[in-house]
Amino acid sequence: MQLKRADVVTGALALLDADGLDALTMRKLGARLGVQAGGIYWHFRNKQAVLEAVADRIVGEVTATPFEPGAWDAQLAELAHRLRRALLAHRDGARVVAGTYVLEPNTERGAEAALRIMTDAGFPLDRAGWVLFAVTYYVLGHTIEEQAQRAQGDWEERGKTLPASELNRLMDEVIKADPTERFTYGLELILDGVRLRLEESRGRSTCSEEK
Amino acid sequence: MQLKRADVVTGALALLDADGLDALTMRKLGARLGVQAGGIYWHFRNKQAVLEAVADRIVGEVTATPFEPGAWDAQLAELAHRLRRALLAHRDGARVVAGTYVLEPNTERGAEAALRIMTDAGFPLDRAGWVLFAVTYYVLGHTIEEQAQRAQGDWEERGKTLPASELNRLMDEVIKADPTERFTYGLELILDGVRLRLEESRGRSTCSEEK
DNA sequence: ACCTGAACACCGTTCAAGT
DNA sequence: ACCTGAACACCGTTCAAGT
Repeated sequence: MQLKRADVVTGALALLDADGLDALTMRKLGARLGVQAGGIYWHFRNKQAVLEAVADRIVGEVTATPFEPGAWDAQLAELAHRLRRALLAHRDGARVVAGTYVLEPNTERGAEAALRIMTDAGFPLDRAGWVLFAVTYYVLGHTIEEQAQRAQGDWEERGKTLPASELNRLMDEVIKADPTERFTYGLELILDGVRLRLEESRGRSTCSEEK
Repeated sequence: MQLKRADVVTGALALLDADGLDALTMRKLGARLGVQAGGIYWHFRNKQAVLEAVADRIVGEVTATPFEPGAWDAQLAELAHRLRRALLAHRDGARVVAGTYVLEPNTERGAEAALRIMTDAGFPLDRAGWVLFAVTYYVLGHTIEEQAQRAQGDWEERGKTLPASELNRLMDEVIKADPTERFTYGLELILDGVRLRLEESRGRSTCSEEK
């Protein structure tokens, strides 16, 4: 059976889940695929290209199931939550996606879906792009942090040697908090801003006067 | 003259600015410092520790000059802009800081400054922490993107082979837009959300009725 | 067309030994 | 205390040569 591009991606994803991004080498990937490391270069230009394909596979989950029709802000929130879950589904998923400037098909599909949501709601295309960027950065940053388990261990270690400062107490609380709740809080901050601007552009006051 | 920790950080930062993060190796750093690569390990546990110290040096600019007294939202915006400028001041600055979970002194100072701004404004400590996380993620994500010049070149190349889609036109506009303006737009989205929550917690309506 | 085998030019890290 | 010299166990990538 001949090696196909899709097989390489599947193998790389399995290796990623098993050992993490730092242990994902072309040599180990070759071994898993029953091939010399050099052989992979017939299918992919270089390691970066493999990682881009892996990133696109991960992001593909976001558009795998269709979106329920509904209000634009609910849809945008759903999109953000899907992206976070897709990243969390694979070890170091957020780092892989953040590290590759993805122009692959699945990522394009996701971006276009998000833009349609915004423009359908009456947002001008360029502002919709800026909103999409802001939301994406937030999701990536938050999820990278969630997957960096170092955080917890390091902080606990440090907390013992440090004086009981305000920052210290806060970090304890932030780490103990439910990550999904924390994620949703920040996402809602952004969505509030978008709602405000959308209402302004519709020529309404920021007071909700309708009933 | 003996090698000090601070010299290693200065050398690493110079190497970073000259050649970028990917070319920053312990061997090249040693050469620049007039020392064998192994010698660095007497001062730092490993390469990661060097990068953490570099990250803290970069972030130190944020608290280098005192904050003007003023409204909390203006101060928080100032903090975010300072962080972005500090990251942009060095090649791959955002990637370095994002890649190191920093618990170094300058970063702690910055975090505590930000928390004080929020709690002085009447925000509960735990929510202040969540807001700070959200803002930090946004700044890091946006600035990583700004520093990935790949974006521009790659997209222009791709744009020629792709059909003239809506996404295509948008990306052109987003790339051409002033980065500072784009950054400020997303930041204001978040700040709007924070303002809303602060007003609610003060028991006022979202309508500004004073005046 | 697709992959092997072997090489090239590197890495980070360790550690005896020097001073 | 501070650093050298040399080694160890790796890397990503290339490319003639095989099938």
